[in-house]
Amino acid sequence: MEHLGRDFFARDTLTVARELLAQRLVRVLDGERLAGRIVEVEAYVGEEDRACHARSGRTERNASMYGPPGHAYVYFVYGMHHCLNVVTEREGFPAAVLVRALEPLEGIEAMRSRRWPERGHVVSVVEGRGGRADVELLGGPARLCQALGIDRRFDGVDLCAPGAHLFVERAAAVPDEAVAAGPRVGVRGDGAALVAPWRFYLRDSRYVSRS
DNA sequence: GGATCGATCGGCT
DNA sequence: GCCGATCGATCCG
Repeated sequence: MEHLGRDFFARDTLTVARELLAQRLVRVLDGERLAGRIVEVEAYVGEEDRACHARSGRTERNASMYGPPGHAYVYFVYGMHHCLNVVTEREGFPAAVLVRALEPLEGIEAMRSRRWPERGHVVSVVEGRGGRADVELLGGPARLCQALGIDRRFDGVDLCAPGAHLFVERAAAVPDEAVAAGPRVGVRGDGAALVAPWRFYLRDSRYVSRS
């Protein structure tokens, strides 16, 4: 399978976000492939975007967003969660796409045991039986990072490098009718960028983090 | 199903 | 000090 290369990411962030939908995010962990289909993303674009981490300029934390496209920007929030972004546009311009949800495809048992070390092996969608539903496995930016073993060590890592342990594989594109857009999750305020429909998701996927 | 709240800590106003 | 691109538990209806 073809890995998405630098040219894919070195474009307008909204375009990259839209086109990342349906592509396959792959993490190689302990020699095993963990993978999911990207079903939900959000674009964060430049210092003028008041929801973007670069809104107050460059800092040590957001430095990766100012770096070259095709690299990861991984940050730590709420004292316990990590979130994964893919850096876009040209070096020097801070922009990225947040990966918000995946449909589980490969390495599901390994991902389950990372998310639920106690009873992760119990596969059940029935409430009260100790099992967890697959929609909870990768449905959320922090959830998918936990399942894939992604933390700050991946901040700044090149997803386009040969032998990368985290990358995106090309899959068949989806038609525009399959894509929905709306305001970004957790973004509040009345600025133009704050209400912009920069969240993209597959309309019919049951794996998006919120319907 | 929806609202609310606690956890937990790094970053920056 | 304050708050966050979140999650999961709990309470209510």
